[in-house]
Amino acid sequence: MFSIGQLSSKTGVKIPTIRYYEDIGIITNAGRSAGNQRRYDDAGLRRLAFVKHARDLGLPLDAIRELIALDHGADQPCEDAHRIAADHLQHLRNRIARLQTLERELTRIASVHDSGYASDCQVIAALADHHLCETSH
Amino acid sequence: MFSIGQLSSKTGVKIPTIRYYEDIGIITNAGRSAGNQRRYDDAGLRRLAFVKHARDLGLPLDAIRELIALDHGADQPCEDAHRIAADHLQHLRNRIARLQTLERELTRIASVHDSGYASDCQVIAALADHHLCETSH
DNA sequence: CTAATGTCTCTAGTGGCTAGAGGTTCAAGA
DNA sequence: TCTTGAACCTCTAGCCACTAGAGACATTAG
Repeated sequence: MFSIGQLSSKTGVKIPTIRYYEDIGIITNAGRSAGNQRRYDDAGLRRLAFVKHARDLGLPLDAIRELIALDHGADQPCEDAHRIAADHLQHLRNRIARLQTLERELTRIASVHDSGYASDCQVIAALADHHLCETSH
Repeated sequence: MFSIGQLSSKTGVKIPTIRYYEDIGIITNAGRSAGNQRRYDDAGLRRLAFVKHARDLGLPLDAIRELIALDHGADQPCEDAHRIAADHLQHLRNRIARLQTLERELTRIASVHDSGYASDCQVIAALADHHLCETSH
């Protein structure tokens, strides 16, 4: 049995975040000490570690909730888990692609400055005017 | 002179968002009709278009606020604007790199399913256990 | 037993909007 | 001129995933 602080340092999840997860039902309500402080065991640790890892991978809490529910008895847990992971992967790839477009655009905008223009601020002008963009976004 | 709805369709910024921008001082308070409805001119349009474009590029509103202030009289507006753009570009590149790490990891996790394992759910196991990861994140 | 540290609950704030309620104004057609 | 219906107004509350802070109580090392 360990305290919330110990759980926090074992998992790397901050204390207020652990309490928040309990509030919204992502982790189960912890047992309490005689003085009303939360006490955790290995099962609590494993569950929080699962949540942490999934969050680090960028999964939203709702998806994590689903995965936890699957783990506790669904017909095709693995099918569904795979679907959730694949969905998230798709989101991730879209986001990366979009960010790369912006990166190219912003690189171009930022480089105007270095290329010797002096009169007006080309950086601000480029930010102001979408028509100066080479790609759509 | 045009209404908020017209401004919205010209710029692609939704009406509640325009009002929100006015609230927080990103755009200046609009003039009003006799019946208290907002009325805009070309200057208002240009300013909102600037904000929109910068938001599309992912700049946070605070950075946009700074850029607007620069445009209205700083000593070295272009230097500062360039710094803001370059900072943002750095953020963007970090985020892309991080997302790419996650993408690789998640691809690996999702592919376990396809590779013929059947007994336990390897997808859930991989999500649960950080030690199964090949890279740190 | 004391002092320091840890933990408790509760409220409110973050960014960047979005949704909805309930009321007012505008512009076009009869 | 009147009426209708769309557009507009303000205000409050909600979204996600936390984070910060206040003021009080619990635990633990010495």
